[in-house]
Amino acid sequence: MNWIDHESYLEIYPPKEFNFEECLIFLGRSNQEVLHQIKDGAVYKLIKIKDSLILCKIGYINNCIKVEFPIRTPSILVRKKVGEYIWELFDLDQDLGEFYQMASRDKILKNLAHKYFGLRIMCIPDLFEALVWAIMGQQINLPFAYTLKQRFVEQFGEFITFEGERFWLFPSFEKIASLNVDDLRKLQFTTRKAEYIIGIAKDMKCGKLTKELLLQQDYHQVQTSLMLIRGIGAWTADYVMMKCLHQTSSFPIADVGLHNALRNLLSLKEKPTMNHQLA
DNA sequence: ATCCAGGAACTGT
DNA sequence: ACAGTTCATGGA
Repeated sequence: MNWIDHESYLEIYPPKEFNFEECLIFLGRSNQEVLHQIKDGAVYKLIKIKDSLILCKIGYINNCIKVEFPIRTPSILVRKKVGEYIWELFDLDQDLGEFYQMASRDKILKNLAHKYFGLRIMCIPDLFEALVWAIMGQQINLPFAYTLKQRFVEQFGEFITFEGERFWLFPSFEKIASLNVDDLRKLQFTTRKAEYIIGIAKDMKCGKLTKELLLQQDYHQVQTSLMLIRGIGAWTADYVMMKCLHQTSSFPIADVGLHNALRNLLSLKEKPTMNHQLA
């Protein structure tokens, strides 16, 4: 992690393959997002560090990420945690040099890599959030997935108010572990999804499932341990490894969004199938 | 109305 | 192992 603490703000120095604007476009893709807001070229996000709620304004000035604290400046220890969180949020440990070398030789990726240079995977550092968000998104359209997330967060999450706006935190697994299926059915979760999510919350509450344990495992071990959990199939396991566990081998190949992207890119009449051969 | 959506579990062979 | 069915609801 490459950063400087200026007490009232942080400066984080990203690697050279980084484009804040492209990342911001991704973060702003849905106007139903409740876990961050974008204003004046900066991301406003509420973070919880050891029971304290920290509102962060994440901007970009002079080739570095500038993190400010609109409400109050936290202690040095908390600032360090905030810096680590944001480093992880933008996936800045990843060295993309090799990827871009590979992409420049790839017929399909070449133009994309150039067009979106510096866009990184926007991570979901909280394992519970990553798992729940993936499960919410199973087999439904994205706008409805965001609707479910909004209801879930506003029903069970914490918030603070700043300048008349609410900034929300994703609900904790402790809280969700104590719910029953009907609590989530009221928000129009299916019975299955409600069971999956509460089950995962309970696994995390009893310490059976933690990010630390998963981070010690390699790609196949993580995939196996995640898929043992009810509600997690190959797609969800790969999605979570990609968005939360920084597993560069993960690739949700069955993802409908990827299929549609390929169809658009290659001007195919139909979506490519899993065994589609690219000419 | 009909089909699909950032799938997964369940059932039957 | 593998294919077919069910879950459930919003959006186009």
